[in-house]
Amino acid sequence: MSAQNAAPSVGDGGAAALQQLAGRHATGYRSVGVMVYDILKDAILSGALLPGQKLRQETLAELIGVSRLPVRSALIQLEADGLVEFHERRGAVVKSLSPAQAAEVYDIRLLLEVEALRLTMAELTDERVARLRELGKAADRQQEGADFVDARTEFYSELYDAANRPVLWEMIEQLRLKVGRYVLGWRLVGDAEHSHTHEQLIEAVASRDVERAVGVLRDHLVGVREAVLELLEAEAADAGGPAPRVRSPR
Amino acid sequence: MSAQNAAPSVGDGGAAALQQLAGRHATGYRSVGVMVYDILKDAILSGALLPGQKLRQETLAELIGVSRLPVRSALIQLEADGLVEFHERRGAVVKSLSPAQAAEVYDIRLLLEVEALRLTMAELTDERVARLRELGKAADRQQEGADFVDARTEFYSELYDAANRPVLWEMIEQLRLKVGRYVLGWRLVGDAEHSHTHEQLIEAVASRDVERAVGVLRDHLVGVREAVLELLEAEAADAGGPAPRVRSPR
DNA sequence: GCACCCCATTCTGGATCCAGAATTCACGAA
DNA sequence: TTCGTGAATTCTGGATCCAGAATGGGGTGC
Repeated sequence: MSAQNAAPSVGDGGAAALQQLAGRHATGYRSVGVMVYDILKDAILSGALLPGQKLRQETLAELIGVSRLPVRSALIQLEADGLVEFHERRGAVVKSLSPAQAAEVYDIRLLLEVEALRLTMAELTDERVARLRELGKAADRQQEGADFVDARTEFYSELYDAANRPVLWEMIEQLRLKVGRYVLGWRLVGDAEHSHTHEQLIEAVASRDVERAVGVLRDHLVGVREAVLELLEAEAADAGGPAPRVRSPR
Repeated sequence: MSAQNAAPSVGDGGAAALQQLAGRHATGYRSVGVMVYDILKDAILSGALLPGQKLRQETLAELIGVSRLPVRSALIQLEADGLVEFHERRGAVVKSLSPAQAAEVYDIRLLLEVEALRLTMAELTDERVARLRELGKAADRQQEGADFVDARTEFYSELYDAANRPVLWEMIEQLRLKVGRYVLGWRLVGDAEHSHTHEQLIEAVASRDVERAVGVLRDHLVGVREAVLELLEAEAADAGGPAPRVRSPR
């Protein structure tokens, strides 16, 4: 909690929140580069760094307390993840997702996750179901920032891991990352009706009812898709408002 | 170009071929980093750098004629592309694909490309078909190294571009990249029977016959999948031979 | 003779320094 | 008053330098 935490506005660029994240990640890292990567990823997913935000290497380096080099490494990785965007000789900004792109992400996820779920359910064991119940409950407890995304990632990782399709999971994970920041926004404004999705999904899975499980997953994804699109279009509507556009900051 | 082009064996690490590639990419680049990225990508796709090959930054930097820093940037990007693999504090190696992973890639491509093709054919114009004929012919002319992959990438880019699904295309492109190096190997050993795939696909597309086009695409992907798997399993069989393995840690 | 341990070498990862390009601010002219 | 031009500042991208870890070789002990 730094002193100038009073106004986590656009102007401060999420500096205070970023320093907090830096503190939480400070310990036990093999290399500084991956630490910075994790910090920045969390910052974007948690909303501390908003889409369109300019990411000046010098500033980030100072806030985290490292040199510019690992920051550059992390930014390059994040670019590959689709979370930031490089403008040649003009620096990096947090990538924003258009409604159309978000829609695409969910369409593709539908294809891939249904496939993964079917494959998973052919290889499911009782122990895995038990672990899923645990992770599902743990995920429902996590409500803040990047932990929310991480917990759910763990859940789905365990679920789809039964399919033993690492490449498929990698693709799904990439797609989930792209919309991670917006799902968080959806959770904040959304009602709790979707919170039972995990339970429904787990029960369908546990009872080995493939079609029902696929149905729950499909409904869930379609529902989130709608909510995220609504959020994105609302955000696009009041451009110039609290949502910082790609326009000139400074 | 270089004098010691005599023995492009595994021992030389593709140094001569890499220097050639460096020469071809030398001109007109905005930044050194992306140049190095292109060079290394081409080197891996063309087979100048073989899976399992150690990628020492100093050596690569000297061969290309730049400092180690842009090499590092390029390697990080290539890691995100799934073409190289970092071993913490032990450097990078060209990533090798297991038969199972290759099979996965083709399974996912089948899902995504069929979807992309369907979407494309709903939005197809005559001009695009004409351009596809051109690109198809151009692709069939390219037979060497990374150009082979690039030309086909251009073709499929034009094809799926009609669908106007950038994220979907990005995913497909990623998957194609992962198997690019092996497809090349398949082409080298494979017969020419598949060379008519482009024509068949274009004709089906031109006649607006969705199901036939999907059928051609599906057959093509399944066929290539089989061939690549055969190649990979043969390669895995003579491990310890010319193909350097990933070596046990420690 | 073989195996284990220690030391030297090498290479990665990080920090600091430098050059080129872009943005911004200021000044002047229309 | 406003627009255009030019210079200064700032920031990215690249090069060089340094520290720490891993590997390989050599020596020694069993």
